[in-house]
Amino acid sequence: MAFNKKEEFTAREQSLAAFAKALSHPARIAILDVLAKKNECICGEIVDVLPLAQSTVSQHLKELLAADLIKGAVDGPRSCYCINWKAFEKFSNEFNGLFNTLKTKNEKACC
Amino acid sequence: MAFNKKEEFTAREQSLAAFAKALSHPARIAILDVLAKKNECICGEIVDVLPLAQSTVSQHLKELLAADLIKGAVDGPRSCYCINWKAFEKFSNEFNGLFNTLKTKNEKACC
DNA sequence: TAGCCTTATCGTATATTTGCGATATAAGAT
DNA sequence: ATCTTATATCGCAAATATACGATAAGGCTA
Repeated sequence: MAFNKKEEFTAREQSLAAFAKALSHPARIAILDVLAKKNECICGEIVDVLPLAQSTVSQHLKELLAADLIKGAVDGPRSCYCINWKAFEKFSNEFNGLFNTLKTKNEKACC
Repeated sequence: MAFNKKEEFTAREQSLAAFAKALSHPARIAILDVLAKKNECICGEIVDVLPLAQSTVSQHLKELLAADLIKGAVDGPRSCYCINWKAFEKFSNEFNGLFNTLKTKNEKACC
């Protein structure tokens, strides 16, 4: 790609796409599952559960952080993560909005 | 990546991630919007609306097809696309399931 | 202080995605 | 038959993403 065209789309389109992108890898889905299951923040327990190296998991966590889907805090020698519920709810509502718009608009498929 | 590790995750994780991936580009969100807005199948009208070359749009359409989110049919000299409502609903429900699981499980954020 | 544990970051290799122009393909129009 | 129009595909370039090992950084523990 000669240049990145993503900026030429609307803010809403970019925002939805960014959220989807954060969820677009099974490892990141799995991480969110783990964080939801354990009712407290976790750190390297995630590494034990996933079939990935520690550095790779760290990178996935970084991406989820960047997408604002999780929050992180340093707890002594280890790091503690949890789901950013507020941001997550905002995003999931936005997503449901997309789904509903698409669904209610056109129920009679044409092809 | 020395090798692709995606297969080592559960089918559900892979399925959700694949759906998210299909939605992870603003152009593909925009395409779905266009298809929903027009109450009939469209083809190159999408090219007129998007800030991308024809060949690039064709590629995005191909990916949406591969993800089963849209259906395509040849209509004389042109192609006709529309949203695959059945598959879309299945996916969006699956996604809502994920959201709800994550949301109801843990409302008290820890960090 | 020295060693240990946990996590983040760096460097690197490879795979995938994004994007475009050029070219093929296929059907209708002249 | 040829031309036009609409799409798909090919080939290529550049950007991102994925993954890992090695290393750094930061805080306990002895």
